[in-house]
Formats: sequence, C-alpha cells, structure tokens
Amino acid sequence: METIGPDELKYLANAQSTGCGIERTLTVLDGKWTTLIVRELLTGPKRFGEIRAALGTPSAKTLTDRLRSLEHQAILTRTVHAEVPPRVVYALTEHGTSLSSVLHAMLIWGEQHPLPPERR
Amino acid sequence: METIGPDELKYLANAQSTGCGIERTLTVLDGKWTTLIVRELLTGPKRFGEIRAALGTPSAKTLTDRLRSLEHQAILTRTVHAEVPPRVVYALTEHGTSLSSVLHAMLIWGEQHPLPPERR
DNA sequence: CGGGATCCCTTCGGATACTG
DNA sequence: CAGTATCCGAAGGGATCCCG
Repeated sequence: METIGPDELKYLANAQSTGCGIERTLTVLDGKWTTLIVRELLTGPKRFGEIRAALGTPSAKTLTDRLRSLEHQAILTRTVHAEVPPRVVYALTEHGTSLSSVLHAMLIWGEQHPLPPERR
Repeated sequence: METIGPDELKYLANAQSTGCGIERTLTVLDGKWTTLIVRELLTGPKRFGEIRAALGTPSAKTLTDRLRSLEHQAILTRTVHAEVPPRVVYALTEHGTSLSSVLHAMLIWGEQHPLPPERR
C-alpha cells in the first residue's frame, strides 16, 4: 500500500524521458499556498475571508495573487456578488476538482510518514 | 477515473481541520527541483552528473542544496566512492521510494490536463 | 469586505571561479 | 568529477495604507 506497482513504476520511468506530466502539475500547484487553497475549496465554495482564516491568514496580497493565478488557469472561478459589503466567492471548477487525486496522495503520504529528525 | 470518490473526499475535508498530512508532504517536496530529483531516482541510483543532466542542468549549487535537503530528511542516501575521479551516487531510501504514489498521481493528472490558455 | 498600490525583506536559484 | 565559495538578480511573500 506504500509504493506503487512495477507497471506504474515503468510508467514513471518512461515519463522522465518526455516533457513529463509531473512538471505540468508542478506548474499549476506552484507556490507555498496554492495546494492548500485547492484543498480548502474541495469541501465547497468559500469566501475570501474564509479561505484566508483557514490557511493561517497569509497576507491579503499573497492570497490574492495565488487566487488570481488559479483563476487564470481555470482551476477555480471567482464570483463577485454586488452587495454591500461585497461578497466574493471562490469555487473549484471541474478542472480544479480533479486535482483531488493528487491532494489525496499527498495527504496519505504525509500521514504515513512522520517528519524525519531534520528538515531542510 | 478523474476524481476521487466520496469517501476520500470526506477524508480530505476532515484533514483540513487538522495539521494535515498535505503540509508535511509539501515540506518534503519543497522547491523547484525536489520533485523532479525524486522522480529521477525512482528508476535507480544515479550520479550527481547524471541527475543534473536529466533535469536540464540546474546550477551545481542549487542541485547540491536540494540533494542535501533530501538527504537530511532521509529521502535519499549519498555515497562517496573513494576513487579518482570521485564518484558520488545518490539513491532513494525506502522512505523516498514511497513518494512514488504521490509522483504517480501528479503524472497522471498532468497528462490528462493539458495546460490552460493562460498561466500564472 | 475584499481587494489595489507600495514598500521592503528574505529566499531561491543561477553564474562564475576555484579545489580535493 | 563533484563539489565549495561568493556574488547577484528575480521572485515570493509579508506589512501597511487606502479605496469602492
């Protein structure tokens, strides 16, 4: 259950010769917060403030930058409700939701492997 | 085949409340090159120069930094062969090899999702 | 409330030169 | 060959102030 089978390994081996889908995934999941934003939205659409609070309050600028990036890549949508005060809701697209497979793999790995003595 | 099932989703939902294994995985797979290094070594131990060439020749300093980081986290081992010229071989530990599940998920996702019109 | 505009500091990562 | 040492520019990300 830990590692993948021989077939998948061969698949990975082959991938390294090509442009490699891994690099594409890394491009999308770039930056310190991106992955966590996606994780947050997997449970449903959320407002700017909700996302911010859930992640440990990164700076507004940083969060805005990341959200814009994901929006441009069609990972999520941004909806502004013309109210006072304004309400902005972010929701994953189908494209973004499909990232759940990657996040799930990360979650499983992280849980099964406690941090080693040293880091960095 | 795209997304995960309802059970796994619920699992992810729960995870966001906790410290979250995802963050641990992100800590390990930090930086621009780390993930690619692991991918490279999944096919077997390799020398410094081999890794460098395979990744598109990052600077020696950068690669050294990443390799040291992974070594400290017990993701890989570094073996120096006392020869002239020296030969240094990097190999994944069992711990490192187990990351293949994560890399595999990334590979699949990247292949199934061509880059959107815009990036960043 | 959800930003936009600035300013600023830290970190990442590349370039170059040198060494065991 | 596989580094180490040093310098450096670019980008990431935080803090603060202001606005619709």
